Amino acid sequence: MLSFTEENHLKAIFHLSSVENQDVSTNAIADSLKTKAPSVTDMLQKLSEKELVTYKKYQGSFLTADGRKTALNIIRKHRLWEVFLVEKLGFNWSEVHEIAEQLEHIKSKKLIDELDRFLDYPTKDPHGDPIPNPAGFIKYTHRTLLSELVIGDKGKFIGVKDSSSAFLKFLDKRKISLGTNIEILHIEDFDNSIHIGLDETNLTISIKSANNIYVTKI
Amino acid sequence: MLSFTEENHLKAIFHLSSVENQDVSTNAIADSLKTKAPSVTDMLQKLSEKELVTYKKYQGSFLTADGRKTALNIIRKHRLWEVFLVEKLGFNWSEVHEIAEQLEHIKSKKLIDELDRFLDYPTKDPHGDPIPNPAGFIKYTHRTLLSELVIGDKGKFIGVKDSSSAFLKFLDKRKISLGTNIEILHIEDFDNSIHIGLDETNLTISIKSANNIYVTKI
DNA sequence: CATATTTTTTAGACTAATCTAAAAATATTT
DNA sequence: AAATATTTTTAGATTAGTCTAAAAAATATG
Repeated sequence: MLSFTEENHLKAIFHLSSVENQDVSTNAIADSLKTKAPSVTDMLQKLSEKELVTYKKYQGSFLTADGRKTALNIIRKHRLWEVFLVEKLGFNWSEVHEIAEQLEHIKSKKLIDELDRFLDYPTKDPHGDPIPNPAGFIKYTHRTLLSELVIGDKGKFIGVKDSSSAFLKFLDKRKISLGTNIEILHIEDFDNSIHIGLDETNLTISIKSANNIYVTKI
Repeated sequence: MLSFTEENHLKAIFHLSSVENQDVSTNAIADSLKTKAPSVTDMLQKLSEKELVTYKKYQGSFLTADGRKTALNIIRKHRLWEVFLVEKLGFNWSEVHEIAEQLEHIKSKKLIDELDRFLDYPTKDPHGDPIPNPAGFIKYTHRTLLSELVIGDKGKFIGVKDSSSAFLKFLDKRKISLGTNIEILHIEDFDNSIHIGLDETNLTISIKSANNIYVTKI
């Protein structure tokens, strides 16, 4: 039985290593978990002992097959609870992360299987992220950053990179939600801000925002 | 912010003191939480420091108004989650306690308020126990133990005293569920076992079982 | 009511998770 | 490639929660 802390480390390593598919540094984990490097070193030694991560001193760490499966199960729980909170309890997508951070640690296979059924086997969480299946398989869909499109391109908004509450509220205010169609109308030379067309309105967003928005080209 | 352990102690004191409305002994708490007396002593000193319990050495402990409200809030969460598990996820009443023991510690007022609404403001959990309201008010309904009825009495099954999984399964097997009408047909002299009539069948149960069944006389 | 039993607390140790400070290893830069 | 900077680990301390063994207090008993 893993502690919350152990589970959080596995999750952090999973997320960090999925960006670049290689060893994750101790400091990166510490930053991501808002803890300090020595705490992470201790935990890596422990998780390595349990054969959930590979770890060589000063070389960073990586999930074993077992560790990866465990991490994906936690992520599965997190995302299913997020769907529950939004779909059934009426939460806004900007409010669910913190609560799901707690709920993801509840231990009961049956609970999650039944929740999955109750939610009718969703494949995406409220931020557009894929939900791993019970076996730990995760299906990624091809995505492009809005910032990579050029003038005239059209895309459908399918997810966010950084799902911080502030950014989600920013999107709410501009009536941009999953499924919204976005067309690149113009890109400003001097600050790279992007003039976009939505279904009903046009507006301008910064390059930083565009870097957080995933679309599929249509 | 209270730890799980602190919350569990408050809950244990609440349950133990609600039997006899007086100070709860250190050993009683230790037994109930499957821990040892010295651990409880430490915790009582800590909770006393936080003014959640009154505690005098060797004199046992009791909840303060604050402690009682906190305990009732945890019990509220526990029971609402139990309703969710049974009503929405299709769990049997004998399976929900352990999972609710985990879920009751999730911290989010809004989560519980929305869950309450989603469940349509239930007043009883799946075992017939009352659900405290958000203010920490709990409405007890008058109950009689089945073992206190005499021959000819009729009662409606409204709750269990000991809601252990084994006893709940015992009731399932005999098709006794909340709302079932029970009539006392005969009481055996030599072992006090009770012959009862249900809507469709008759059967005999031990005095020990009858001591775990709450009814309202009808 | 003095003695025996039980209950409770204290003392002291252990584990898990955390931290700071210092040492060691690795990486970068001139 | 030597010096410098950064990263990571080790060492050692702290807090929360747990335990066993022993001491102290309260309760029960003959």
